[in-house]
Amino acid sequence: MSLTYDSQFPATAFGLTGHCDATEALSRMGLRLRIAKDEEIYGQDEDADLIYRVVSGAVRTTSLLRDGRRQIGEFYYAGEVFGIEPGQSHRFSAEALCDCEVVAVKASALKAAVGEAAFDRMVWRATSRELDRAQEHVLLLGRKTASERVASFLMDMAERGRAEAVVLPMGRQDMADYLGLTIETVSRTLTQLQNRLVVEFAGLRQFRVNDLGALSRMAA
Amino acid sequence: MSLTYDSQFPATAFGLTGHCDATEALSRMGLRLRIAKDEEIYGQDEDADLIYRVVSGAVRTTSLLRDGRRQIGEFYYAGEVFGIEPGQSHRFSAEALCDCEVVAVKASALKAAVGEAAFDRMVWRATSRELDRAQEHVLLLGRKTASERVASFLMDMAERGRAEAVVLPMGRQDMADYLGLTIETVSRTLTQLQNRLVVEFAGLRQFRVNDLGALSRMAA
DNA sequence: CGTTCATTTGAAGACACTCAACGTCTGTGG
DNA sequence: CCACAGACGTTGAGTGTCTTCAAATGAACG
Repeated sequence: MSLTYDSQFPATAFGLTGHCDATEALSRMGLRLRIAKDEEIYGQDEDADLIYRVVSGAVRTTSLLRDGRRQIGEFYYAGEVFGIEPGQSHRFSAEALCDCEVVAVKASALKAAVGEAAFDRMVWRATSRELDRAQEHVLLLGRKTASERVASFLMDMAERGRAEAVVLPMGRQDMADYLGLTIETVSRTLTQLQNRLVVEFAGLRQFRVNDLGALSRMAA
Repeated sequence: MSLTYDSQFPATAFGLTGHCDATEALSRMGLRLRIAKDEEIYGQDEDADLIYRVVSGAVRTTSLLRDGRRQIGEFYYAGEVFGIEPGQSHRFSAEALCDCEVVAVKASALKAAVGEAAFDRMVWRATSRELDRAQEHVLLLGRKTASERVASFLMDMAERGRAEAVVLPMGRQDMADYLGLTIETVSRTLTQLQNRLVVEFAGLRQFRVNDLGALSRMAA
């Protein structure tokens, strides 16, 4: 039996269910979809009439420059809501980071079901977190060095689960596109962190933090 | 008579007033404050009980790393609302970009005055724009080169006013801290853009776009 | 009209990127 | 179960872009 991403972060962990009536209703009412790794959930500029929630696995939102350069906006993990947009259409596209399950429901249907107040609360919560993360991301991309970015990222991942070993649901390329680096720089930085005994990898996608203080200090 | 930032972008331009009852009420009810250049309006981690609107001049929000590296989150111009936070406290600090006037009102007072619905609408509008900009900012910082960043920035500024000449309310250091670059790189890039006749500066803070197509293409 | 601050320019260096080769993991079919 | 293929990740060498440090120039203000 191998440790997978899902076994580590079930949707019910972290108290993410039950906080919000509308979120619960979303999971109950929503259509359950199985999405294969790298399959698109919605595209950039498509109409944003559906609201999604990750049941298992993880999702990324991405934005492309005309010449193909890619930036990942955020990762979404089990229990999290995504796809809510302030505007009419999706500003990013969303794809499955690994094989995963999501539930989707029409915004209008959800609103009708739980009432405007509960619906608005959910939208507000989701948007707030979105903004929070985006602003933190701006600081990371604007002013942190490569090692600081990678360290920050590992800290975030480690904080998500209190587990001994943290499992990364994404590959190196996704990390790079999230951190505004190349895959080679990410790889080299991870190697350094291991050599300095700050973290320890068991396989490509599983690591343990050996020196939380050092990692935290490196995150700047 | 010299062209100043304020004469170019009065608060009533762009239809920014009247769109929203609560925004209008904010300006009517709010305490009018005069803020000197570089003076702090609120600090990072302070309680966010006031909501602000720029009357004249411009404002920046900034975030600092422990060692002093600075990232500017956003610039706010005449007519725009700022200081609304999803959480309890301010995630960034806010300072006057130049001598400016703002109005400030207690969130609770504004809510009582205009009703919850109108208040929520305003909060939602402000937060949406905030998120939009932050996501665009992430793409810029994560994947654009120095010239692309500067070109993007000048495009944004040019789009704000249809005026012949665009006036920048901020200095080079603020541009650099917004774009995730150094002041020297910004300066060199601006010089290049002038040499290629894409833009033309008249003084340090006033420019005209000569070749909008080229500028747009450079913005990536 | 000089002082001060902001911006520009120059030269040298560092950090991250590119290109290329090598290693390792995973899944598939023999 | 092993061999193989293909994808993914690591490592190395060289390059380029942006930064750093330093000096000169230019603008703003009393």
